[in-house]
Amino acid sequence: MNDFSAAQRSRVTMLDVAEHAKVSKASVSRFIGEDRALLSDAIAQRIEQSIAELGYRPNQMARGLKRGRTRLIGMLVADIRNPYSIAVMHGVETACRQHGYSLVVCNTDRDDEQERQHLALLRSYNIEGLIVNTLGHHRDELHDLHREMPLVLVDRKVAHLESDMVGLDNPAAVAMALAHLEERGYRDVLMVTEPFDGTSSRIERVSSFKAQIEQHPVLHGTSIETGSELTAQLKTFLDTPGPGPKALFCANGVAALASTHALRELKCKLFEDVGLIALDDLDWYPLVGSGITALAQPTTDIGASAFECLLKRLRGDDSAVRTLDFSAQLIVRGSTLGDSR
Amino acid sequence: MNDFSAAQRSRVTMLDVAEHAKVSKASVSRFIGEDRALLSDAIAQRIEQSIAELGYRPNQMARGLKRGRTRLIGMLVADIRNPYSIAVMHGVETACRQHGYSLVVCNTDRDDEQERQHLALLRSYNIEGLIVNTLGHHRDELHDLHREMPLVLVDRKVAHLESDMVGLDNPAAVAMALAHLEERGYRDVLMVTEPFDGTSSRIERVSSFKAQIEQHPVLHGTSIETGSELTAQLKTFLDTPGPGPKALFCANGVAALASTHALRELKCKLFEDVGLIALDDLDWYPLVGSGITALAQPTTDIGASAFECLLKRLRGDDSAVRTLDFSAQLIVRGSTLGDSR
DNA sequence: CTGTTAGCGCGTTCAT
DNA sequence: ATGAACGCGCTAACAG
Repeated sequence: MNDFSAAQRSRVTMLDVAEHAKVSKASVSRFIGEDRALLSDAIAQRIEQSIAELGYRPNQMARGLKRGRTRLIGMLVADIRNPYSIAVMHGVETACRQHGYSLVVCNTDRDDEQERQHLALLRSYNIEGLIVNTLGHHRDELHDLHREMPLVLVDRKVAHLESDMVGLDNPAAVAMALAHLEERGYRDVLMVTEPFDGTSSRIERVSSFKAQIEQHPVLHGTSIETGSELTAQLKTFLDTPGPGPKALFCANGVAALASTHALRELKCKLFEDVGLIALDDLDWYPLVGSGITALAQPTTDIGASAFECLLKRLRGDDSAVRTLDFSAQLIVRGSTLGDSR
Repeated sequence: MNDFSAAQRSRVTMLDVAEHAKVSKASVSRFIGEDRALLSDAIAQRIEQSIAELGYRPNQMARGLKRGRTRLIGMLVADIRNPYSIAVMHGVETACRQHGYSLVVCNTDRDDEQERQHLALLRSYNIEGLIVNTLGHHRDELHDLHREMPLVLVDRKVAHLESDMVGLDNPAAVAMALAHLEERGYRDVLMVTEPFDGTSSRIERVSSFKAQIEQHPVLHGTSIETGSELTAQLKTFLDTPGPGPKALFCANGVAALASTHALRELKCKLFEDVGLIALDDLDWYPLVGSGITALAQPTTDIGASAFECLLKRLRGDDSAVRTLDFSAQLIVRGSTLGDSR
């Protein structure tokens, strides 16, 4: 009854339709594909009828094999549990579907070996394009793949890989954050970032921070990484006298989560003892303390743009590689009331 | 240079390897597949060498076409931005990879039409099995699909669909929640759930709640749905005198988010004015007010089990359909300090 | 407009 | 133990 292990699933094929409609396979193929216009109404109708009656569905595997076009896009994600990645992925998937593509998502769990396996896998399924949101080690494999198909980097650069990129305008986002903090009267800013593992956006944010702090004479700035020492480091920061009111600047949602945790451990009053502004805008930001001020990323647009980059290349666009930088949007909440409190 | 639009990507094929190793395609095929044992060491080595030199990767499309086995599992997700779905999906994906399968994820955004499209799509790609975490309307299509391949339902039942199911033991979870609330001195419980859209787990939780409240003479219980009226309804609940201390019981993470939002709008002190226990355990629960008490679901296990159900069926298991109910785990935080406060 | 033919890359009988 | 030949389901020439 239930023998799914049998290799041959007996599905209705193009030949079945052709015979049922008393036409050739070619005609059915034409009906399925782009050249339906070439068919006489009489035949077209017979085919349509047969397809409906038999419940025929073209086999994409076979189509892909023949045409070299699978309508499949691959996406390599470093951490599928990161809300940012999910949001971007959602944008990508929506754009894909709108253009008749499907998305194969591969989560690497930040593991290089898994990245390698997934790359091989995606290749073996003849995907037409690749969206990369991982560290992009395995330079060679990526290069090889990039010879065969278009590739776009999301939220990170990969050295020596000439491809389109889409992400956030990090210097501008940092500038927005610092301007806001300064305006609200904060003077001593600590940037909290996840550890440097090579993620370019992380590096960009911290280096922008350091560079811009130099330009803001009234601001004092330092930076630390999340980890087991975080609570202790925050304590040091809070206990050390500085030039004025203190605030944290979390470089992404994960850092914001960790920092808030640590502040609670230190029994800080959120956010009277210390201000906080965080990149990304997660749904729980409004719920913590007096609410966390955010720099929201336009994740849907970022995802959609990533796909559109691929699509352009697939359609033959051969122009120079582009970098798309989106702007963050400031959403003020209670965590940066500062002086005006 | 960059002509990705060309249909034929010139990849190295089995024939290339065969010629390079001066053997027949059949031998290469045997080397790739299960019957490597049938090859002489000499030939096996020549083939291995050639494969490495040429960087050959078997084409999964072609393999799937021939054998009817694509090593692809499909997963239909109602809402990819729901943390529960993500967590389960992560469990599924991990299990898939461990067994050489890949996962094609289709997000329906709670839209029936998208569910239909995705079903057709997955079918056209010859997936071997399907994991369903949507409303499962389109009964007919699901039935058709279920004739062709094994299918497992996650966190929801679908009427008249005889298939394996894996999810939470909802009555037991509700019992844990009520026992905990009673023990902590709460007497007036309001269950908050997302609107009834047919999701069976939602219905189960509420009906279990109502049934069990009857058995707890000391507890008073009512239930409401999230929506634009939520804040007003909560206010009514809080303002109406009851048999004793009040607490909310949120049926999942989304309801917890909405409820906490509403409580803040009402200027409630979290959680002195009202207790709160929520199903699911999201990473921000500890950060809100005094921390939200949770009933965590073993999402990784649920995902892995879902895949293993499929695998068993794929391997020919023809026994009666099973229902796997996992147990929730109580994680006590500040939101249910109750009397002991 | 329509049918015939020849593969796409691979697995699987058959022989040998 | 190995190779030749056929076909999976479909598209793309080429004829007619």
